[in-house]
Amino acid sequence: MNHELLLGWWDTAARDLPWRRPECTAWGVLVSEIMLQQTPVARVEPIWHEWLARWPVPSAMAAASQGEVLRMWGKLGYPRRALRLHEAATAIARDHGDVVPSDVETLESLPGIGSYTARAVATFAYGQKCAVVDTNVRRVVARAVHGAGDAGPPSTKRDLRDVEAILPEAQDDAAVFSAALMELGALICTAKNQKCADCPLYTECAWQQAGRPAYAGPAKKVQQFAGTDRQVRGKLLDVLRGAPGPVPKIQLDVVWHDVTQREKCLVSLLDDGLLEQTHDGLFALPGEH
DNA sequence: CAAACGTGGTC
DNA sequence: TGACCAAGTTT
Repeated sequence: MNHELLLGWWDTAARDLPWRRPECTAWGVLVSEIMLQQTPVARVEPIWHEWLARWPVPSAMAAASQGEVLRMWGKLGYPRRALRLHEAATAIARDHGDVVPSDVETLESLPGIGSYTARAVATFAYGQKCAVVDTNVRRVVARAVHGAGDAGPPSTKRDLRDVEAILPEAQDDAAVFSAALMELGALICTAKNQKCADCPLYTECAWQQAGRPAYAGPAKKVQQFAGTDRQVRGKLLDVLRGAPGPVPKIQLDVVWHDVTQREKCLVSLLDDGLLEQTHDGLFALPGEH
């Protein structure tokens, strides 16, 4: 891997995202990483600004109610992420002096922080040298290194070893390298309509040299959405986000025709702590009654 | 390891 | 128009 090509490209092509700015705190980086899990940059950016303005440090967010956090999360999707981030903020404020931990192991012990996010925070917030593996990186490595059309099914240990093998020696370069690899996957080496003509790795890309063969691995599963519990849960929660306070059950009943599925989803939301029932039998966002 | 978990944009 | 995609984590 020619690091210079990639780092040079980063200098001219990287997007100016707020969580990449030097004044951004580790907390800002952590918030961005959680929001960006399965959610596009364009939808994250405005919400991220609102969050950092309102909760500039973990303890500030820890002091907010869960319901308030869920409202601020809006329609970013997968709202359990918001609840887990609130838990993580609470733990950071209580157990870590309001400072986001810098080591991967401690980060991974926090709710909602898995292997990717822990490494991303250690790398982008603290400049540590460690491999960061996300879907973009897996795709770039699959093509540029292995000459495959796309990454196969994830294999945590193998993926990690692959990326560690191409990480620059110098710690100063490692963080930028990881960011650049991700950025390349996001802007150039995309899943479809990849822009190979603009790729800094064009001349050394194994996929290019192999004649860009089609992906040969097992078909990826497509996530259904219409008619799933996910859709119903989303509709139920949306009622509460749109209401100023607790609502009677009838307001939830109208969002979905299938009683059985609706009730099941209502229970699951209560189980997940995304919803609560008041003493009067009304439904509310957690902590808002 | 597969499946569950939101939402909206794109081609 | 509907399938596919978007900086994953948890169970």
